[in-house]
Amino acid sequence: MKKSVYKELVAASSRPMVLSILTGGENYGYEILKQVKLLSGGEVEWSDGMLYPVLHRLERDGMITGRWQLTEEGRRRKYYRLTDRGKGQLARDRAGWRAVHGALEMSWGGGRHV
Amino acid sequence: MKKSVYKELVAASSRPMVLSILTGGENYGYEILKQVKLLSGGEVEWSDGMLYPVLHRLERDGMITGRWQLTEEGRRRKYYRLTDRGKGQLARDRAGWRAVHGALEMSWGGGRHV
DNA sequence: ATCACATACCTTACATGACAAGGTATATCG
DNA sequence: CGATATACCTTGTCATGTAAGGTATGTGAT
Repeated sequence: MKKSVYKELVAASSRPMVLSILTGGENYGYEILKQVKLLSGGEVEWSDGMLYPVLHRLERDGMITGRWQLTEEGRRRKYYRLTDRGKGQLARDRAGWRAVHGALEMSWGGGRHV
Repeated sequence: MKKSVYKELVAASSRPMVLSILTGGENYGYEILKQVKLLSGGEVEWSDGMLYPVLHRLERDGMITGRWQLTEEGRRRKYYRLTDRGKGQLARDRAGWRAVHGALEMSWGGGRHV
């Protein structure tokens, strides 16, 4: 198992990551979990018990909208789409992330690269 | 006021940031607060009510050690120093951060730079 | 003297959010 | 028929930032 990513890091990245993935078009929970693993080269693995509440909060707050869809195989999926509000949130999250990332790189790079 | 950095981001960055700042030598809380602001170009500002508990936890967990010191002006300061354990934690935190950062850049860069 | 401000530390009540663990249900493959 | 993958959900527990409060000293202005 991996486990290099501590939970605070998951909490900090979940919203921007989900919103960002949805800029690529409609998507659903189970697939998002696999996307995250893919995007990180297998280094980041989310639990579903963490993702679904995230999706519900984002929908509650108007960042995304969901619709149920039945596949041909008979499975139900809830597809989510990014809203304009969600796009704004993503931009703010990205700015915040980069501010902190820059400070961190500064601190552990000693002012230069590492 | 700033407020571009949401609290989950603060939670994710506080430990690596503090440990990293302490690689530059002994330091104390109030000064660390100013360091963080400096390193981020003024974009990140921590509250002292958040930092002091972080320092206490890090000391409790053996990541840092503290000692009280009186300045010539008559102020008391608690100086902290990084331990070997803390160095190991910093290395793991940095690895985790970079894994997540890489995934985020991938997701919002669309596979390329931005 | 007194007031404001910076320095320097600390704590508590509250809300939030991941984790672990449990659950439901269907399709596929051996 | 059992195991695995797909696909969703919820609850109890613990950790952590925020807001707000506190104590105390030194300095500079009025």
